Amino acid sequence: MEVTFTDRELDVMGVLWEYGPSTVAEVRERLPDRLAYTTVLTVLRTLEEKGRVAHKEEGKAYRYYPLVEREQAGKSALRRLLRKVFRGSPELLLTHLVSEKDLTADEIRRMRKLLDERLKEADP
Amino acid sequence: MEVTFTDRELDVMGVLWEYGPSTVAEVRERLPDRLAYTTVLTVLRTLEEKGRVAHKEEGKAYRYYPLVEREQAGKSALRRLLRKVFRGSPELLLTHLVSEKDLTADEIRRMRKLLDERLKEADP
DNA sequence: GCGGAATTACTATAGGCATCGTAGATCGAC
DNA sequence: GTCGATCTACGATGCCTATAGTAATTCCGC
Repeated sequence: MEVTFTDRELDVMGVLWEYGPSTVAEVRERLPDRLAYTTVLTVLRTLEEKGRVAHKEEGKAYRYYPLVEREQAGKSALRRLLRKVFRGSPELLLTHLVSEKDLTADEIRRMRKLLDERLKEADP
Repeated sequence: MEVTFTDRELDVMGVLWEYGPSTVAEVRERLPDRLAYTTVLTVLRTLEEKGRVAHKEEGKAYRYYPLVEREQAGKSALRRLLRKVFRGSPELLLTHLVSEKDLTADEIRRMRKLLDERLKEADP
């Protein structure tokens, strides 16, 4: 099952992933844009309707927590990007990734190491 | 300038990138879904309005060609994904990319080579 | 020149997204 | 118990997306 989000939903999920279960007010504070309180609430409610988050009561307020992990969202988004833009070629994608500005040599080295490890696993 | 596309627009752009300049009928044939002729036309017209494609007359029909290269779209989408889902960490993204099931050892080797070359460039 | 097939132009509709206001419920302080 | 602040519920709006129908135009074959 593909797990996708709209732009604003992704902002909200980002807060939950980063800071953990949060109330509406907390999410609102941590969002990049200054939205009305009810706007944030509405987004959370539609996310709940879609089964992406749930809430527990806490005093008179709700505390929302994610039902979808960042990993799942990441995999879904990546798959979609790979299929729709990069013709299903992970190499092509990587090419663009490393051509992005300021990747430090260190980062690249760590990424290479990551591939090495993966090779050893698959190819004993 | 960020270059983004809706789902259906991306399908259409994919055809133009893959097969080159095409008429409406050609795009329609090559799309994954069976859409009405006028639906495809509408998508192309809105893409043109947004400055993503242009057309030349050819007989009584129009031949549409992309004004945006796959590379630009790829970079934009990748940037967005990186920022919104992977906390700006290319390593985290790569981790997910390689954890996708169907990567062959060969592909991984080629990807590693790619990083090697990049390292040599940056770090003589 | 005319009829039919293909094409474009225009319009429309249903649904989703982003945003927010108002009304009503609830809790804590006094 | 009442008041004010905070919270949720509900509804509404404007815009965008996806899809397609109908009308008007154009070209080609006869």
